[in-house]
Amino acid sequence: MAANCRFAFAVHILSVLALKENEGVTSDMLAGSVNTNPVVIRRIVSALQQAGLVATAKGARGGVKLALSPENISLGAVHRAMGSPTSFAGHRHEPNQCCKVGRNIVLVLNEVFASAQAALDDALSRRSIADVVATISLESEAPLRAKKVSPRRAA
Amino acid sequence: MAANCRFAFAVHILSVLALKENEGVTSDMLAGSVNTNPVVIRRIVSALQQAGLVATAKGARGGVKLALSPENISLGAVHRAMGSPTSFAGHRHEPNQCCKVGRNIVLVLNEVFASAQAALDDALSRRSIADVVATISLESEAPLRAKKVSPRRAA
DNA sequence: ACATCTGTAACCGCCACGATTACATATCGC
DNA sequence: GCGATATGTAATCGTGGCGGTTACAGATGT
Repeated sequence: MAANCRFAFAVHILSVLALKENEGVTSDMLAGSVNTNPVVIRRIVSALQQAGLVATAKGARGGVKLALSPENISLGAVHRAMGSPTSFAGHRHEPNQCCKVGRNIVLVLNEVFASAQAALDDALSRRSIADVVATISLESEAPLRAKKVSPRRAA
Repeated sequence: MAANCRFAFAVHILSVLALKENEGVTSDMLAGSVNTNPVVIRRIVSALQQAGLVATAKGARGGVKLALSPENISLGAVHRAMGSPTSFAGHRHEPNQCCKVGRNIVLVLNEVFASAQAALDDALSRRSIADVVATISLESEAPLRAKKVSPRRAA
């Protein structure tokens, strides 16, 4: 199944920001587009800010802006900023140390997890927010072919 | 963070089976090695069986065996068998359709998710249960360097 | 028959996460 | 300064998924 939708929200947020350059966008506006609560947005924005991807301004006329140009924000960086380091979980209880497999499986799995995670990060890093925005703009002109957007989480 | 540890358990189970060739191993034995409940094992074994990776025999003297040779069981196949198709989750509520980003982000994200997932699958598919078992056997001979196996889920 | 073992359904408890409320803090315009 | 506007965060709630457990039905070898 899945982990969380913070990565999806983050990409959404950054795409909106990329389209509204230099304008401070409030968390209320972003919440309206994402269709969630402003606080959820702020939590994600906070993480993106710590990663140096966005800048925020407090007070009236404040809001959120991109800190980098869209081409320089890779989806890998976004994913890392969301603190979703692992797609896997290991043994909850320590395996039976009397068994040869139990003694060694954890180390082997850690290595497997790490390499798989690196591959995933690589794949994400091959795209930037600019790419995402470009695709969005394209599809926006040629009104979408896929009418019924099938629910992602079918089974 | 993480999803579930079924993949880890599955690799563990298959490794044990690979080391005990042709002997029917019961879910009780496997549960002893993994250190969990036999029913948890059976649930995973059931999925592995549907994927054609293992064969089970009911009744007395029954148990689980590998259906393929360890070299022919890739970790990608194991991962797929566990039904962990996505490391990501999309929007819970439909985004605001009045916003250009909201209208199109889901399709874009689906494509991103799919390619990242494919990369992860590729990475996993580069290894087989035979590789895992070989590593386990190696480390078993030269008693492990890493004394304190640090808890995987530190934070 | 009986013991053994898989296959499931049902339920519990835990934990992570999104959603929400509430409030402190900072900034701009008047 | 004052009030309106926004971020920043703590606290809490509800839900869902998952591992763990019990219980029991069904199959199989001796």
